[in-house]
Amino acid sequence: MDTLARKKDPSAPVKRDHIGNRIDFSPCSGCNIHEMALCQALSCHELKGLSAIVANIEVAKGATLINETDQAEFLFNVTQGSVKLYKLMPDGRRQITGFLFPGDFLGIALNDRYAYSAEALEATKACRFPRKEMEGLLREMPELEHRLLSMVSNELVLAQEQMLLLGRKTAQEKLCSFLKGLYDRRVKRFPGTSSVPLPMSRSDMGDFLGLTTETVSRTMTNLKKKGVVALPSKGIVNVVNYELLSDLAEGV
Amino acid sequence: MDTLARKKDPSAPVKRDHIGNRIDFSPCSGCNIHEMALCQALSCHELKGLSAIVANIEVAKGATLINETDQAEFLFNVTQGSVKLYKLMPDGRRQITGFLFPGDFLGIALNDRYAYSAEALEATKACRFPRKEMEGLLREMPELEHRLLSMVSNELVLAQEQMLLLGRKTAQEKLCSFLKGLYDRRVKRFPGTSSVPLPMSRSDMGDFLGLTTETVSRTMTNLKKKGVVALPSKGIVNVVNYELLSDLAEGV
DNA sequence: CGCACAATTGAAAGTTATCAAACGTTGTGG
DNA sequence: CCACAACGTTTGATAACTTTCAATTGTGCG
Repeated sequence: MDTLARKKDPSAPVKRDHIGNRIDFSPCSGCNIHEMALCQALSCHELKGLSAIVANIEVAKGATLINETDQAEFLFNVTQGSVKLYKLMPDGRRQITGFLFPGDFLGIALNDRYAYSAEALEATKACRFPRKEMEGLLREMPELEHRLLSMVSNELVLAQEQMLLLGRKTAQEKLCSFLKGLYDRRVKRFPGTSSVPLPMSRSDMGDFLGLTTETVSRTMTNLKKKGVVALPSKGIVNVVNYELLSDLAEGV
Repeated sequence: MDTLARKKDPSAPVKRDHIGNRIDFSPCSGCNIHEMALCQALSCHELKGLSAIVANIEVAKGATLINETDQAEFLFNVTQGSVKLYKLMPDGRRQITGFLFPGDFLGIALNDRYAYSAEALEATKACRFPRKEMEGLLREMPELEHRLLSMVSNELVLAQEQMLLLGRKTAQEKLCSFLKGLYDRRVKRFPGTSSVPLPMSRSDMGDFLGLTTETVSRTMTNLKKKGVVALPSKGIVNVVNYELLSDLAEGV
């Protein structure tokens, strides 16, 4: 149950931002992912301050949340769905720098410009904070800044692991590391599952792992043959042999 | 002029840490890189608090500052020299995740364990802060935490750029991006120079760029032939054609 | 001066990319 | 409800960039 579902008046006008995403301004008190989000560290009172500046937005599949070159106006916290972050080269080559799921935030900027673009992989919801007003709140709420630091540090550690993957791992190791990562995250939130949603395309996976679509596809087929994973239906992976998956991920 | 040079009594006992690095406990007031360091944002009074917990350490070329698996006891701020950060795979493959110069910090941890190893590329000096006591100071000095957040965010942006490099650029583009990055940094600190020190080995460069030593060497030779750079002596690059270097870095 | 190590250069091999085609899936419209 | 178009995925054959293996040259240090 998310904040949007608590709207009482269905006739309330639907607001949209400049690129057509739905926006709702409502409090955070019913947030489904509060304990994993930016606001996790806040007291009730502080939460009220934060919810005064937050907007809940809905983003359709394939819609853009932010654009690499844009002025960095907002910080986002994904509450539902999934998002891909990516950078583009002049000739169109693309590197996906991360896939985001509920609890993750986006909107890191350098010199008030976003460092990457972001696009929804599926119907997605997010909290949106204006960076400017956020700055003020950060000064009032050291806990919030502390939490943000811890989240960014975490991101940095993941980024460094991804560098190892991109620079030194083989195609098979890359795929296994990727699937293991998705699986571990999934199990953390929903213990006991072996089934993992795969909301991104093969091409997205390739652009995340520094491979082509074809190599991703071929390698997935191999992993299937080896009994590491199964693909019961499009957009779902089952981890059949986690032990093996982990070993292959590290090249053991 | 660094803090160590202000020691008045040469007969004072030299302290060393568990792996033999020299340690000196002295205040920060004469710091040569204060404006680019962690403590940049602090007032005189706050600086005093920080300098109470800081130690100045000297690390010999090739010596280890931190070990990936170690308990994360300290945060460091490089004041002189240079450092490489790296991660290792079980079979010895290595990914260098960053080269650090005066002003840069290291010591990011996940679950109180360092996320990477760090080794001095040359004779290096650094401020060392105990993380534990730092935590307390962070609570007292929101400015310090703010500064830390800004530095970590900056690191994250660089890491994402490096992912693009590792995942999508050719050997030549990688080398050019790397040299351009070093050059830009150098010029920022010492305007008007075209000469850039290269304290790392070809093998280090390879492990940073996801290439082998041989490919780095070959590509450097090509860039020399093309008149992009010159190698007047070991450990020095001259940027001859910056425009071209920039274009080649982006694959234009 | 000579040894040890780093860097360069060469030839051959290999992993992954590129080009191409077939196959599946999804969604739309007749 | 089916047909078909559009798009994503898989599979195949070939090519290319980078790696690997090997030898030579260069540099720093005892």
